[in-house]
Amino acid sequence: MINVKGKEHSCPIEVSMNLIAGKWKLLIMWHLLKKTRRFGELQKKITNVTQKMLTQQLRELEADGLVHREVYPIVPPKVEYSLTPFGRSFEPVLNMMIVWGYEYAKRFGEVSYDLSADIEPEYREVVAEKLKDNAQKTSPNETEQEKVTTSI
Amino acid sequence: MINVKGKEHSCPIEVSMNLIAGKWKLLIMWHLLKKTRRFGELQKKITNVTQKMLTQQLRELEADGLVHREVYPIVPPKVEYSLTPFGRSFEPVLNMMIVWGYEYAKRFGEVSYDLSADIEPEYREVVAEKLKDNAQKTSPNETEQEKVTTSI
DNA sequence: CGGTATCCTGTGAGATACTG
DNA sequence: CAGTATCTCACAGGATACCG
Repeated sequence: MINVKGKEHSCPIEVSMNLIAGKWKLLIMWHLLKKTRRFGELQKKITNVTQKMLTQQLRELEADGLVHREVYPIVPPKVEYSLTPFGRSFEPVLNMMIVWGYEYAKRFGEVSYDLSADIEPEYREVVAEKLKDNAQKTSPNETEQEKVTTSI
Repeated sequence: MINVKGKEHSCPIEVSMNLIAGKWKLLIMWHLLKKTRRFGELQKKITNVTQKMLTQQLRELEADGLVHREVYPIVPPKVEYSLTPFGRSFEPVLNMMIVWGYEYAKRFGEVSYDLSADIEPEYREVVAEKLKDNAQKTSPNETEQEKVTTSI
C-alpha cells in the first residue's frame, strides 16, 4: 500500500499516472528537460495550449515537486520554469514513452518525423529488442479452439 | 507531424499519452504482462474497478491494438485477455513508470511495499543513476537575484 | 509579461439494474 | 460469466475578458 498526499495507491503505477495525468504535462516536462524556459517560451513551443491551462498544469507540477518556478521581481514580469532534481529523474520514463509512441505511430499511423536526433540510442534499443523478442514468442500457434461445452 | 487514426500529434509523447490515458489501463496492462487472464480474474486483481469501466477500457486497449480478446464459445462464457506482441513491447515503459512512481512515493509519501521482487534491477538502476546525477548537478547555487529594473 | 476571474461544455467515470 | 443499458455527475479543459 502506498500513500501519497492523502491518496491511497495499490501500485506505484498509479502514483506515476496521477503525476503525469493532464493533457500538457508531458509536453511541458519534455521542453523543460532541455533547458529552463520562460512562460511565454513554453506557450510558443506548445501550440494550442491556452494561457489558463499552461498556468494550471505548471502549478500542479510545481505542487508535486517536479517543476521549480522562479519569479524575477522586475517589470515587466519574468518567470522562469525549470525541472527540480526529481523532475529531471523523469527523463528515462519520458524517453521510453517517446520511443514507444514513435514505434506505435510507425506501425499504426503516419509519421513525417525522425526521432534519431532527440533520443539517445540506448532507449530505442530497449524497445526495439522487446519488439524482436515478441516476434519470436508469437510462435505458430493460431490453432483454433472451437469446442463447445455446457459446463466449465 | 504524426497522424494516428485521424488524430494529429506534434510529438510521440502525445501518442503514448492517448494510448495509456484512462484510469485503469496501466493497471490492466501490468496484470496482463504476467499472464493471460480472464475477465473475472482482472476484476478481482484490480480492486474498485466496476464491470463497466473494466469492459470499456479493455475494449479501448483492444481497438488500439495493445490487447487481444479471445472469446471461447462455451457456456458459461469464458473470455481471455492477453497483450498483443506490440502491447508487450510496452513493458519497458511500464517498468520505468513503476520504478519512478516508487521512488516518488519513497520521497514524498509513505510506502509499505517492496519493489525488488517485481522489477528487474536494470530498470531501477537507470532511475537511481538519474537521481544521483541530478544531486551532483544541483550545485550550491542558491544565490538570490533580487534586482528590479523597469525595462526588459 | 504573465498571469487571475468567470463562465461554459464534453466526457470520463461511478452507481445501479438487467441479460444471453 | 461476462457482459449491456441507463442515468448521473464531477471535473478536466476551453473561451473570453480583465489586471498588476
